[in-house]
Amino acid sequence: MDTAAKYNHVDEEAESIVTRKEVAELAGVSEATVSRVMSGVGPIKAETKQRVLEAAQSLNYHPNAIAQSFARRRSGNLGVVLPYVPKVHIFSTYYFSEVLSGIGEQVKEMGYDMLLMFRTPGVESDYMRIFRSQKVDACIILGATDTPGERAELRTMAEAGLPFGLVNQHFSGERFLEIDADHTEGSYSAVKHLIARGYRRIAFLNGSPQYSNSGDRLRGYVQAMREAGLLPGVEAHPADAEAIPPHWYYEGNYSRTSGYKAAAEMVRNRDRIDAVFASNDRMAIGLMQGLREHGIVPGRDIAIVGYDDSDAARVTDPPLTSVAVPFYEMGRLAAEKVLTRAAGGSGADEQEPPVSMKLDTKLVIRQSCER
Amino acid sequence: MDTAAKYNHVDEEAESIVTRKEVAELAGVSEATVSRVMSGVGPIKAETKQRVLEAAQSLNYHPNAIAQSFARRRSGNLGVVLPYVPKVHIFSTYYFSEVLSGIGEQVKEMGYDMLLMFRTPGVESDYMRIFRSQKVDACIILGATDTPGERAELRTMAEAGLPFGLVNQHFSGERFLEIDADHTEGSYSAVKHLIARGYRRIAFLNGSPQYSNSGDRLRGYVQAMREAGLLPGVEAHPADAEAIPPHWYYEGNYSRTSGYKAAAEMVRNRDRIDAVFASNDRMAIGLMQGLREHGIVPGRDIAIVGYDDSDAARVTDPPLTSVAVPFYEMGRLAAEKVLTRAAGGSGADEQEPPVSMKLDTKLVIRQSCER
DNA sequence: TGAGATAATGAACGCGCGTACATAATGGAC
DNA sequence: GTCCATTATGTACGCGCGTTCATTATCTCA
Repeated sequence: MDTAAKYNHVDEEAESIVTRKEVAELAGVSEATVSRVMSGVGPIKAETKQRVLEAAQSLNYHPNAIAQSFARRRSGNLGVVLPYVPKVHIFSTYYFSEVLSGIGEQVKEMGYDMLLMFRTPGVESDYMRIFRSQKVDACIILGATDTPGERAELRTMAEAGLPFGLVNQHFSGERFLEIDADHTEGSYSAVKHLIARGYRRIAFLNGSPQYSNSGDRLRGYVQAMREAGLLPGVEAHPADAEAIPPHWYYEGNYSRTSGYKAAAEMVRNRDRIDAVFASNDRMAIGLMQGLREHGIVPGRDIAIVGYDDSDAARVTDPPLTSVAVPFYEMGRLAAEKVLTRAAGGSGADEQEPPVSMKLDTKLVIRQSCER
Repeated sequence: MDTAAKYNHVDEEAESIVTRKEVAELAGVSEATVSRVMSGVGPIKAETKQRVLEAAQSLNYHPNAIAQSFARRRSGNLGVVLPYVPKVHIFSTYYFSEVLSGIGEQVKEMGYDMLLMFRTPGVESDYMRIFRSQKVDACIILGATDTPGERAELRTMAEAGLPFGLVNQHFSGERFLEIDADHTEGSYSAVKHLIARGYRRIAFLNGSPQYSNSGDRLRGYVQAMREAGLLPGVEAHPADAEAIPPHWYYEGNYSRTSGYKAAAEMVRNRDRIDAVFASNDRMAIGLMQGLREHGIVPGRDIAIVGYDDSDAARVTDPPLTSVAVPFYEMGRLAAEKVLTRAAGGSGADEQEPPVSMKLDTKLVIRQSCER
């Protein structure tokens, strides 16, 4: 006997969970019929349907989503794995918020919900558990890094045919579902623009190297500089990184603070720099603030180009030339691909292999490099 | 017979779902014992525990989260209801992204996941369904508006004792769990500051009136103006809104565009305005752009104060004086309160009534109102 | 050594739903 | 009116787990 049911009957009245059984009784049909009416499956006499719907309404019946998920072995959730970055308000970064907006849009359109999961810092094998636990039907991983551990784990998942996708990064040599942007091309065009504007002594402020797009941007920068004869050719220094003299290469972690700090270093090489290409707008903005404090006025004394074309680029002083990345669209696309894949059967066979896409970027010219 | 199982046996090897039954067999114990080991319930002999864990590991067993939720009738999810604003990249707005960051932090700490749910535009009775469907144990509602329909629905939920909370808004006369900021005080101090700086002809650019905080800010503005004798006293015009002459009152919808448009209107009353208090930074920024295009330089020709102290306020030209709101903390607090409430039993009885809190804001002075 | 207490395990059931299969009602052709 | 093909509904089971209750192994203290 359920004693809780006895003594809590006040609650029972207020919010007791109505099940299809009660609806069936009230409507004078079987539970199966209620089920069919609610999910619109199979042929139902119009009058029966009507009775059931009325009964459901009058009892305020709503199918238990968990039980449904359980029975049909589909959660109806798209998992989005976010890196756990304590202290950083992750949604407030342009990249994440745009990607999430795109995912959110697509997810809603396809009738799913969006389950956000923050990675646990120390734990390595996190991804597989997400699928094994069945809380999501598919998942999108943001901010994965290219470490041996993560790479191995992703590969395991790919081999198991699990529907997952990566946004804004790619793992060379793997066949993952990746929606990336062409950051090499984007960086190339940014640096080309500076060169076309007459700048020659162009420094590069890159972000954390564990992200694939940092490497991409490095490649674009070096390529443009080499083509202009501003860096030694491939023969001399095959490796891109080594081709850059230290007074032109700086590294931050994509935070504004790191850009601010880079300014102090650049000041020491002031006479060898007349332009900077920064790997994202936040660093560019920090850099501009830092330079200004050293009496170097961005746009006048030094040209700056950012990356991402975030909202902030529009309101800085001077407005920041930047490279627009279709993050929103990338999120949308990733969600679509991965959910389609999830719906198309769990097996890896007779599935087309996951595609890897690279969307175009676009240079947006403003006043930060117009002297 | 399951033909799929026959022909997909490659997948079956790779990702067949391992259940506790198989673990039990391998470990030579009952399913109940496996269950107890996995969830750490009840006394277990160390050796047995060891055997079970090894078996689980070797089979790569992970309890099915959906089944767990189903059995223990708890989803482990905190629902976050977002307004559906097509075209607007909702995560990219400072308010939402900060609140979400705060919720995310707390949710992780308390071992929950975060289920994002976008409201369906036309549908009214959305909230109740969320609970009835059992997909979430508690929920936080963002961007609710004070319409009769929503108010009624929220009241129904409150009466049912459902654990939900509102962030950054309050419904006067109701006893909901609300985590708000003191926007009246924040606005009051912003306008006071302008007055202290010597400005007298202070216009107010408010946001959409269906949000409670729009009303709050209106109140703060009027109060400060009245105290300085810049608006007629309460005797003359009891209602706050009516006390303001039209050339001082403008209304946008919190978007940058609406701020930009307001600039055009203000220009017509140019000679009667020397400062503007805007209800958020986005509008303030749009306003600044618009004014500039009319040859009015913000900070020099006209003083501007924004609201939210978003990242953008730091990088505008001139940097924007603004009112800082602890959105992150509000999100964290709301999640904590609502989850605690959810864990404390489902009944409405013997629960302390939901609290309504108002956190402090803080004026951050920059150069946009220092002539 | 034995009895009672306690620790450890197993057996069995139900959570609410989807659905395969069995069955009953209905319709149409003759 | 009969027979078969649909259509409409009911019956029964299982999804994987938590959990209660019954049972058995182990320990404690006399």
